Amino acid sequence: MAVTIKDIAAYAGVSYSTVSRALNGSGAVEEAKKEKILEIARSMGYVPNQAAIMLKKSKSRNIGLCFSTISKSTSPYILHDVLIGVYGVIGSDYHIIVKAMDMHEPGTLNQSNFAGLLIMSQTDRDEEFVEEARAKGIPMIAISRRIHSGVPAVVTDEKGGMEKVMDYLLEQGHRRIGVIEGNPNLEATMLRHEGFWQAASRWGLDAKSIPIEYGNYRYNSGRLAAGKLLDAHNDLTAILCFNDEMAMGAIIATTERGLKVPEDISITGFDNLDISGYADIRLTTVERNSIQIAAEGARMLLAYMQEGALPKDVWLENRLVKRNTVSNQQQRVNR
Amino acid sequence: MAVTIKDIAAYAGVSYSTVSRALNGSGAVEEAKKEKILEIARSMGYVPNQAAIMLKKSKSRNIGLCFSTISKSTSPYILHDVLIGVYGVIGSDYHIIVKAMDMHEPGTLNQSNFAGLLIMSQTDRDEEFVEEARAKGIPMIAISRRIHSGVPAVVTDEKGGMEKVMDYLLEQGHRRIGVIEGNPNLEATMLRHEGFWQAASRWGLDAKSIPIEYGNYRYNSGRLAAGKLLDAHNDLTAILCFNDEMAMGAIIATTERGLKVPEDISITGFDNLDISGYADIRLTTVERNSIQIAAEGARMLLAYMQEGALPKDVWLENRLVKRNTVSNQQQRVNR
DNA sequence: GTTAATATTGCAAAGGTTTGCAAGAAATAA
DNA sequence: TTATTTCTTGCAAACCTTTGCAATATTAAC
Repeated sequence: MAVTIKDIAAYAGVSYSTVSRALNGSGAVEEAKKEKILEIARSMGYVPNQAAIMLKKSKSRNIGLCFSTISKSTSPYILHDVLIGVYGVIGSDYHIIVKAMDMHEPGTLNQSNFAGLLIMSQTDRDEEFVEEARAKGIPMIAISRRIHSGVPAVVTDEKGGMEKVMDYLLEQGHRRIGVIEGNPNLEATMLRHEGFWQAASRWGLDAKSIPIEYGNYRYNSGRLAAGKLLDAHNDLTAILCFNDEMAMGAIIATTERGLKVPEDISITGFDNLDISGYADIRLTTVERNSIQIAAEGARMLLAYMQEGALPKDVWLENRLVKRNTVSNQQQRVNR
Repeated sequence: MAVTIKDIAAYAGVSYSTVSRALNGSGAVEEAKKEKILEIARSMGYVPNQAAIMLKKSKSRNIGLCFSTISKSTSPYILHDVLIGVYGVIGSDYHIIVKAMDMHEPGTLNQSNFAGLLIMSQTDRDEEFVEEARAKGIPMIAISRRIHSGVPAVVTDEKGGMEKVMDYLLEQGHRRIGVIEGNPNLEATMLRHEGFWQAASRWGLDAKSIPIEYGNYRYNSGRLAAGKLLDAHNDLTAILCFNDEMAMGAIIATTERGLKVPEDISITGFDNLDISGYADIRLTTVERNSIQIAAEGARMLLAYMQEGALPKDVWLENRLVKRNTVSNQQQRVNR
């Protein structure tokens, strides 16, 4: 049905090996003949059979972009940004296969299927998958968190970022600060926890004086958690949220109670989703550029696949983005 | 390197054809032997070489999920929902390759590479891609809009949906309604335009009395457009937006100007993103369930690929979701 | 026990490509 | 002209499966 190099060879009156060499410039082919073959291939609408190439070279042109899950518990923003970042680097050299690790059937991973994997892991349940990939020798890069000692990673300074934003709140005079953390078992949560706690203890805050609620990093959970905090502690002047989505929820919970942001309650986030900077309530947050992280990971993977040398971890700073959801306590009386 | 059926055959003392038959239950194999072969395969960690299977069967296990673009102009919400919908149906039977049609290199499409395509087209620039796929005989389903007479589609009642929400505004007594449309060249925009216009003329509204601004379906454009509308027409009581994202922007633009939603200005959306129902400002909108659309499309594609019969178009209703961003004009004086 | 029918198995080809090897052609050197 | 080197080219094997066909083993029927 489809045009093969044999068809081209027959038409051009050469052997198919010559066609193959002409097509991908591997061996030497007489210039004129090469031109002619390329022209014929084009006019016949030849498309290389990827399956055959993969079989022969035992190399695929697929890159797996692996998320812990595709369900509602992954943030649409992050997913989108990661795709943008990866695409920007990979272009059309490879196909990008979006995989949900929680749906993986153990034992079905194959080197001939994936030239490399980009792992966007959120949970330790992904370990089995990662282990399988490692056993099969598939090049892997972890983006967003370290997952395994042998897997190069792009990591951002979660701890330092959170420290910066907590410091900022404290510098602005806030002392009664509520915290909305994310899923406690995630590494990102633990690092961010360490970060805010480090700042807090440096400023001499007492653990008991910091009320903490837990969300799941999604909008609605932030709204509920903020509600609980505000209802239980009417002396709070600020709420530090472990990500932007929950911070958005917290803003709503605050205004729902007739309180103003930032006049009555200051709120901070983490991620700097683009939507966080749009509204009139422009979130003070920590920039964690998912596009950049993903792009960096893709670059590393490409290098890894092509040169074979294990890339070194990449460490990205997180920048504090000061906007208008944090008030200065020195300049006003307590509520 | 990797384990092949020959290795299994050698170990089990049978021919590799027998192993093949045992493995995928095609021919008859003595029960005891079959068990043994499966056991050996498992213990040796056998993974079928997809490339070889694809080559032999000239059938791939990849489904292309094709967006017009992956850049910032695709909505993260929709992208996410579509992925969820497709995954729910496809599971792990196929790999899902996310493709950006604007990055496609013409002539590189191949039946052996894609078992089928799900087309989420937003612009006519995708036509070249679709035409190539059609010429190559790759099964395709269009989701979200009709793209080609020969391509079965899952379409929702854009026009009817917009008619419903415009009707609702008019029933509530609004007569000075501003409109924020999306990119004028998109089919969805035209259909939605027809819908609101049909309702408007049925109620005897004059074209000149309806100010229209154009956004690009993203948040920020809605904010800007609403700003223009409000600044230029201080008698507006409602703004009808062509999607939820722009409606969110419009809400912000409204509150930025010290106006309240819905007391001063009513606002409606289209899409019913899950985030639209979370805040205290819960958007009145039209439900357009992307998860459902994508799932339906995936089901059709599967049927198409397996049975070969061209599926019929699927038509989904769009439901008006009344929430709290529309006020009743009869109950209050004009602003 | 013989024949016929059926169940099980192996052989070999095929699918489209790449590539080592050897042969042939052309160019250079003597 | 002949010997040597360098380009070009074709042959054939290999990558791993699936599957039609023929061969063999097993069972059933008489």
